[in-house]
Amino acid sequence: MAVTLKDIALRVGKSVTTVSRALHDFDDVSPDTKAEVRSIAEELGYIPNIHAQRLQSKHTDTIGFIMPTFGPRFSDPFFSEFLTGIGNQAAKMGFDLLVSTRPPGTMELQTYEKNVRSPRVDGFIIVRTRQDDQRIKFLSQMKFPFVAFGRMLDHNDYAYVDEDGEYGMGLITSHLTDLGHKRIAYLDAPGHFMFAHYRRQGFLDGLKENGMEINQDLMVTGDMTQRAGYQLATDLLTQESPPTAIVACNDLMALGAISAAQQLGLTVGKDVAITGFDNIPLAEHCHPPLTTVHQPIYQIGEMVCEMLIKQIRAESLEQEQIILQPSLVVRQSTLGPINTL
Amino acid sequence: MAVTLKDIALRVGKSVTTVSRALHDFDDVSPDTKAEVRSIAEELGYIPNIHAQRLQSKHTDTIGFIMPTFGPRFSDPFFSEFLTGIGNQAAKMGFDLLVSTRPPGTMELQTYEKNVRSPRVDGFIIVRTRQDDQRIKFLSQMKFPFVAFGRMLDHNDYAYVDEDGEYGMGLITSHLTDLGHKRIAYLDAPGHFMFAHYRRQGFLDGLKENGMEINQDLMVTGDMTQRAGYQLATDLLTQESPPTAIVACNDLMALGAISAAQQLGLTVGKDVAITGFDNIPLAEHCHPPLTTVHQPIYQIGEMVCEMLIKQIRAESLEQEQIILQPSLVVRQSTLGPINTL
DNA sequence: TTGAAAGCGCTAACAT
DNA sequence: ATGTTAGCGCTTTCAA
Repeated sequence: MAVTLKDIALRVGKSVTTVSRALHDFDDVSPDTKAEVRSIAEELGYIPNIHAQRLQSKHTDTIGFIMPTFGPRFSDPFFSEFLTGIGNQAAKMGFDLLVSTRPPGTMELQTYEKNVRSPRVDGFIIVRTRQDDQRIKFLSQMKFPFVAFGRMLDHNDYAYVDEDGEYGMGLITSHLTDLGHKRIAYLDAPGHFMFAHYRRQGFLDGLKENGMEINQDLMVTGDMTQRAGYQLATDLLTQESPPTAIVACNDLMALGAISAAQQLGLTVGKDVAITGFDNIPLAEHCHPPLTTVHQPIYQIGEMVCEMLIKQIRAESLEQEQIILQPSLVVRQSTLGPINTL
Repeated sequence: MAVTLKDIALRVGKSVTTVSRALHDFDDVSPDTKAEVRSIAEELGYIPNIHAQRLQSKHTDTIGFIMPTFGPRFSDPFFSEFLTGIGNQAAKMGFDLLVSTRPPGTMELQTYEKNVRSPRVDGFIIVRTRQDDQRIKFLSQMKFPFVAFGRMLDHNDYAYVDEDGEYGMGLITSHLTDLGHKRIAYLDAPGHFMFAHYRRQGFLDGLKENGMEINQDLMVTGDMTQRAGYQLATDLLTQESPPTAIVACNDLMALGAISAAQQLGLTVGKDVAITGFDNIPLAEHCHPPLTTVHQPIYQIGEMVCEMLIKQIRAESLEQEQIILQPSLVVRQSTLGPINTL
């Protein structure tokens, strides 16, 4: 039922080989034959069988993206935006995108292995790098192409794009100390995430540079969800001497913290300042709008994807390492009073 | 470099065929040979070449999901949750997931066509059905397997799961009229979306049943984002006789509406009631928590995926059509006053 | 400028 | 219980 080269060859009265070469625009095929082959192919609606092509060519023209999900109610705006970036870029460059959803762990690594060995994909995009990232170690060791959004703690001899989280969080911290805040709480993410590591470092360094002490009681850790932000902030704000500012290491937790503060009757921006990191679309139209650090997630998705495909095509391990400088977006969550009506 | 059946055959001293059959546990292979083949395969780390298998078998063990995105800053919690559902289910049933990102339109349809003809996938999952859905028409006409999350206006002779949006929105409407609201605004989504169609119908019917008039001035349409909800609600609430309640056809717009109301100095739940639809994770931990209709998005993703794979495996077009009854989740956005501290 | 033949790795029909 | 042969649809030598 599907149209094959053979069908075209029969119609044109030439061999399968010639048809194949005509379609690939080889220059040892006569213009007439090319034209005829093309028109028949068009007429028949020929589309090459990719499995035959891939069996032959040893590459899949597919990139793999294994999403590190957390539980069923997984809903992180970061991922839809990032996915759209790599999806669009891959399509633009003629690549397919194979997606898996796996919580970090053993099964996740097995999925990488399976996809490498099958071989289902030509390369991987890795996100949310970890301190000792098994995914990166495995792929490096297999010499399998990949590009990561994020660095590792050591051995950064691979292609990556990363934001300067230290710098970004430094901007936030200075912004708050400039406003006169003395008791600043920090909503951290689990320590093995590299983004959390850099952002935390930026916060701690920022405090130091502005001559402030680090108060361990105000450093708490959550799972990056709004729910976690809500609960941690509730705890912080109901203690005997609550912080005057809460710095969350991502927007989702900041949003939760805002809700918590409001639930406690506080006016965010006036009674307590709250900041995020990422500048997800939600940050702009919440109330009050969230002061945060902007990261061009969609563009990073595109970049990472393009770098990967170039790496695959050149079949070289040309290293590219890019650190992006994020920018501060000041909004009303640190500026109140808000109700100016 | 990759291990093939031939490598194993050489080691075992049997033919490739025998090795293949041993690995597939055929019963015309001696137990001894089976054991030996398996242990060698294990030792060598054999993984079958899927392209060879697929070329042979005519199926891809892959399902396709073409995400209807809207612009680069696409970030709809619906999709990450739904994607996780289908991703996990597909993995559980041994299927791969091929994802594309395309705004609705001609290119989108071409992507379907390409994937059908290559053939890259064995079936598709379709979401956010449209009134006259070209995707469904195309796949039906090609007799290509698919399962949709959503119905069409006519010709619903295909497998789908859908929520009863009319019923769900009826629950919302009754809830608000029970609370005594007389001027209820409605934030609609573009008319061609079927989910918008049913929900709108549920709202209009609900008003009628509760003996209320429909006020066309209070019916406005947005693009389902928080930003749209924010702007529409701002317009509604600043007119001479503003509504006392705003019903949004999805949570994201409701969240925007809440921010707009608060920006205007109103207390949501007391001065104005606001409702959503979907019960995304964000709805629970915003402030005030959002009254909405719960849809088990993750589970629907799983269901739809399972139905598709069953349909593919049976190679029959066994029809299955499921309508889920959603439930009302009443929270403080319709109940205030909130600041009880 | 074109075609015949081989082979990618696998499965299946048909021997033996 | 095992091997031989053929073929999936394509690309790529090598000859003509």
